[in-house]
Amino acid sequence: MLTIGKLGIAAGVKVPTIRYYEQIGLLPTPDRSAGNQRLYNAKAQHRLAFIRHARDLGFPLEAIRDLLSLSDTPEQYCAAADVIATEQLSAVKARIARLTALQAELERMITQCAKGTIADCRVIEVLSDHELCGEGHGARTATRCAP
Amino acid sequence: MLTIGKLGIAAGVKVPTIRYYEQIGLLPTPDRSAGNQRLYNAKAQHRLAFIRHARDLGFPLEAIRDLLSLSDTPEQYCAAADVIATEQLSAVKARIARLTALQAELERMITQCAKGTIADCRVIEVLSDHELCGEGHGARTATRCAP
DNA sequence: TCTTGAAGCTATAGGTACTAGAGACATTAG
DNA sequence: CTAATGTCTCTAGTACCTATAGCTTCAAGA
Ligand SMILES: [Zn+2]
Ligand SMILES: [Zn+2]
Ligand SMILES: [Zn+2]
Ligand SMILES: [Zn+2]
Repeated sequence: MLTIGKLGIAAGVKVPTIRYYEQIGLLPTPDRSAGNQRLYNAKAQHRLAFIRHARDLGFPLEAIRDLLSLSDTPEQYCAAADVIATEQLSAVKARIARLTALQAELERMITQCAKGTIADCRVIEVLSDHELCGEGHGARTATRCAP
Repeated sequence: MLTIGKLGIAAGVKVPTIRYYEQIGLLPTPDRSAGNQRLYNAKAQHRLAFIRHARDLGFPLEAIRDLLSLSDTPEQYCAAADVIATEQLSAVKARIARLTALQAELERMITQCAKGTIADCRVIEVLSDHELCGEGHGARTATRCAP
């Protein structure tokens, strides 16, 4: 049986985070020592490691909640788990696409700056007027004002 | 002079967001009509468009605050603005790198799944044990438990 | 002119995933 | 035994909004 601090070290999770996971019901309420301190068994350690790993892979806590309940029913088909992972992959891909567009815009504005005064700074200029952007990132509507 | 709704449409920003920006001091307090409704001039519209565009490029609000105050002093050197943009570029690059690693891991675990039961699902298996991952994403500490 | 519906007002609370701090109790090493 | 560290509960804060409730104001049609 581990105290919360040891468990945190073992799983690479900070102590308040463990208590938070317990609070939101992601970890079951553990046994307590005579002095009211939390004591964790190997099962809890596995569960926390699972959560931690899924968080490292970017899964949101709600998805992790679903994955955990799936992993508690090993005889079921795994399609639901694969759906969650596939959705996460889509989300990651979408974020990469968006960030790559942003990267291009940022690089362009930075390299075009002549390093003079604010009045001539290409960074400020482009931020003031999306028309100066390449077609990369999606401003949901026009940010250009009437001249 | 525009009401808040028209301004929101013109700049592509939702009405509560405009009020929020005012609340945190990113937009100045506008004039009010006789009936206490906010009225915006072209200057405010430009400022909001600037904020919106910078948000679209992923700048955090604090960085935008700095960029706005820089753009109000056009005779200064633009080095500070370029630093902010360069930092943002670095942040974007770092996120892309991390997400790309996650993408690889997710793709691997999904394609390796045999579409059977949870007990054999590669997705659940890999989440349970970071050792099954490629060296891609960084788990900050071991998530593997003693057997 | 009256009415109705949309738009605006304030204030508060919620969402995500934690993190930090205060003040009190428990455990452990020397 | 004492001092240092660990743990307890509770609250509040981070970033960036979004949603709701209950009210007032405005613009247009009958
Ligand atoms: Zn510049
Ligand atoms: Zn743009
Ligand atoms: Zn599977
Ligand atoms: Zn891993």
